[in-house]
Amino acid sequence: MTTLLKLQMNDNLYLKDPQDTELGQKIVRHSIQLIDELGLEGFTFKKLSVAIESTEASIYRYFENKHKLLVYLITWYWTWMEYKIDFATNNIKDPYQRLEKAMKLITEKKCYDNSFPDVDETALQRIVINESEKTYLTKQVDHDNKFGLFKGYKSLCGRIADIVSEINPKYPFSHSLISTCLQAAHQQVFFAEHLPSLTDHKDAHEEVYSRNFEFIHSLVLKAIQK
Amino acid sequence: MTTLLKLQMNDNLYLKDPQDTELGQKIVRHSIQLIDELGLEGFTFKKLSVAIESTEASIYRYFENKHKLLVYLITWYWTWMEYKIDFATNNIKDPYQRLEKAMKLITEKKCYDNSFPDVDETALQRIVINESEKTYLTKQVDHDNKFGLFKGYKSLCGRIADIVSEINPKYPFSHSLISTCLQAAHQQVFFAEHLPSLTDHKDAHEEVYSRNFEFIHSLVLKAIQK
DNA sequence: CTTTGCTGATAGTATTACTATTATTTAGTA
DNA sequence: TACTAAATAATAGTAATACTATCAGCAAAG
Repeated sequence: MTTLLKLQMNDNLYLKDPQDTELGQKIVRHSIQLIDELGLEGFTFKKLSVAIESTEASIYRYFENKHKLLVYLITWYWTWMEYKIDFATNNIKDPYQRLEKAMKLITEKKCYDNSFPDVDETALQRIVINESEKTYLTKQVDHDNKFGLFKGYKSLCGRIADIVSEINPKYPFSHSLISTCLQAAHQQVFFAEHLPSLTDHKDAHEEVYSRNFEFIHSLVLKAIQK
Repeated sequence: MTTLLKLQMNDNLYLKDPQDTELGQKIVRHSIQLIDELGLEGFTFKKLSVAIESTEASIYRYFENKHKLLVYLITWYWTWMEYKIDFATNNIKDPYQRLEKAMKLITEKKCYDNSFPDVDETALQRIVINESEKTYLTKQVDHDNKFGLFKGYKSLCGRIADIVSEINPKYPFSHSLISTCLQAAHQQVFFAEHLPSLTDHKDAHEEVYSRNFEFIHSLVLKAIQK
């Protein structure tokens, strides 16, 4: 038996909290499935409305547009990751161990988390890999940022950067280092599948994730060496 | 007086080589300016046709669609970078020096290159920063890759990874390391401007680029240390 | 028992990303 | 100089997208 949890999200991500109603939960569930399947470009509110057996107008009551819905899903993922890291490093004193744990959680392949029955974390991780950059690579990034839409990602990055600073307070690039690693954590998986000559991880055997952990963990450790 | 050059690009990037005609050159020139100004999402062939005082139909004779045009521009940039690195490291023996030179060229702020009068490299670098990931983060990535659309980027990455292997043949992640750095080279500039808490480089004083060089260069050197 | 809010149903609009057709201009060649 | 071929301009049209607006039915809350 598992505790059901609800992650607290920034209000500006939605017009009406989808976690509060059945329709909202259906929107979340099916949008994850459809974006994973069709890609963000192929995904439309029309198709989603068919999938949830409702109407476009109803979806627009929850999310202003497709972009906000994407940001919502990606933010959910990063908030979930930060929660997992908090949980897992809670009672560990040694910052090296905490850093290792965090890197492991970031790079590992996700599987279904019973605490959140509406979210298929496996599919969501694929969406993060394929679509997450599109949340901020837009002309409205400053506007969105002003409304706190990227707080989840920034908070996670800051959290891990703090561990880095604890290990080596003199290292001047803790935030750059961690944002680079967060990026590499999914980018390398994408490359392994689609553009293999840009990576050294081989797509076969599911060992991409563990090799990627090794790559990123050693990169960080060497970078911050005193 | 400067030598005028023409970079050889993969045929599959265009329907008709824009470098061959005046209209084609206008398309390139104005699309760089417009994508820079409006962002890829706001950019349309309609707007471009107005800018070049021609028609949508004419543009479609050069580029199959907006995505291909973007890939063309981004590929031009990476091909240009590889050419610059070749040129600058041509007669350097020491691989450490060659690596440093390459990293410097990758991270520096670009300015207008007289050899290519049609291309505003400053604007193009901004496009690379903001839009380059969108070239491959699509559902058609495998299809595009089969037609060699990403050869420019892969070739550049391989070239630099070779220098890494020359320095330390035992380092197992040369391609991952370099693709991560190429990414960080523009991502960190984007963060400095728009999401400053994800970086340690401060936007002021134009020193973002030199700090970023330091960050990336030291990251690579430490990673591949024997 | 009434109000409020949510949802569904329906309709409509401007824009986008194309495709197709034909006329006109330009350039190269006999 | 005339002829031919290619490139471009002009125009029109289409299906889909990303919304917005209106209204009616229904359920829960006061």
